[in-house]
Amino acid sequence: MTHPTEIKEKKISKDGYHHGDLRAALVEATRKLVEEKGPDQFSVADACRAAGVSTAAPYRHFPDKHAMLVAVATDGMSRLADRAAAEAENHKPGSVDAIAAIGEVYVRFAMAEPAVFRLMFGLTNDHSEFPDLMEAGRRCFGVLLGQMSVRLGVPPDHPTTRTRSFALWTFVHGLSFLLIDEKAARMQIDIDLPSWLHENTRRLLSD
Amino acid sequence: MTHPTEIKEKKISKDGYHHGDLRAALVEATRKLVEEKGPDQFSVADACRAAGVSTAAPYRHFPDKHAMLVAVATDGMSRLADRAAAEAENHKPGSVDAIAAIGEVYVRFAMAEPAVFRLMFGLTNDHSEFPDLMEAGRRCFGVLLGQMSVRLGVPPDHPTTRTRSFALWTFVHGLSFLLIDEKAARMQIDIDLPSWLHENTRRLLSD
DNA sequence: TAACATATGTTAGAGATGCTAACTTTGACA
DNA sequence: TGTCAAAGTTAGCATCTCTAACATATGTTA
Repeated sequence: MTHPTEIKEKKISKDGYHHGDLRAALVEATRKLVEEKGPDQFSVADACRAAGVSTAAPYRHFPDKHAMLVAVATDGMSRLADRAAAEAENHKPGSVDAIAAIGEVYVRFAMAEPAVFRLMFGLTNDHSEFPDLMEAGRRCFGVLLGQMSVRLGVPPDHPTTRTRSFALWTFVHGLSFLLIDEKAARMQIDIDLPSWLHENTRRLLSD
Repeated sequence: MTHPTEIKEKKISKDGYHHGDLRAALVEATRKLVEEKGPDQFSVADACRAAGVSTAAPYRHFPDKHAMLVAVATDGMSRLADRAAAEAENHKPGSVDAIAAIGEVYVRFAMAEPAVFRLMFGLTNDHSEFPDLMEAGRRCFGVLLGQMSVRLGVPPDHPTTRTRSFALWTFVHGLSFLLIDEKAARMQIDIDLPSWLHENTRRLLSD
């Protein structure tokens, strides 16, 4: 998953001593459980029960519980980057439409998988130990940088490109959290997501 | 073996068996520990050790661990509301300055107490059992609504006031999280907080 | 094909945790 | 002064993370 080229062909022997692909099964179980009960309520033991293995089995594949959560976060970040890049293809490069659409992908991901989204950003520890997660994050931001670069007519790594892109990220990031935490509903905010996003994207892109 | 002939030294009026104000001491210990080690690493047992009581003592004051964290979150939200309201007094009502300044209070709170800030928004979605936290949250948003109401010339509870205010909240909320999660630094974003906030506040307030 | 090496399972258990039950101490007040 | 409720205590259960020692499957090599 993290290194597709390393995946080897493995026989799936369902009823044997060995599982077949326990690592993938555990990541999937973790993802489901985290989404069902929240990151805080997740336990390795639950994931083991879901995968039908003993509670010691995961430690053949992950150093600890945290690494299991990081795997889920990394997978989520990678999928988000893919979707953002794909969505950008559907719009005029550098347009408000394109940038707003990328933002909408971001927000919709958060709403569809709130717990995974929280993991993607809420795992407070030092992520430098998890280069795959960092790389996926960079790929995400890179999609936005590319659009902004076209719009401003300066290179993607130019400070201005980064700063202006960061404002957009900031906006959709905050919106995502306020929506999944139900602050919008609780404060009686009623918005139509696409048009509201477009409107504020336009404002943030103005001079 | 445990008889009252034990050492009974100075202290306040109530010492020895009874603590005096254990609830407040536990909230303070919880706040410190959460800030030191992160909300995930916090344990009731740690708080007990910090307060010098047995591990069963907290349950005379809180139904469970979660309630201890909610108490810290509520206190934080209340302090944030106070600061925002105080800051608003220093600026022309409804001005970009006023609204940007309130936003800066928000972001600086997040940077000063990142773990408490995370608790304030990251705890369970079902806050209906915690009316104090909800009330403090409403008071926070109310400060912004008041400014926006003056600016737009419509009542604070008008849908337009709420929606336009929500955009500002969204922005500072996202900025807070990206800063405390060190995404800005990692993506090589270098901003001067006051001017950058002012700049984007102005954009979000434009037509 | 037999034997070994390695990867990947297992069981058993240590140590920590959240929380409850039952008991003890303290201070307030009739 | 005697009683009671509040707020401590100890003891202990169920559960969790993670480790150690052991067991089995798989693949390589003689």
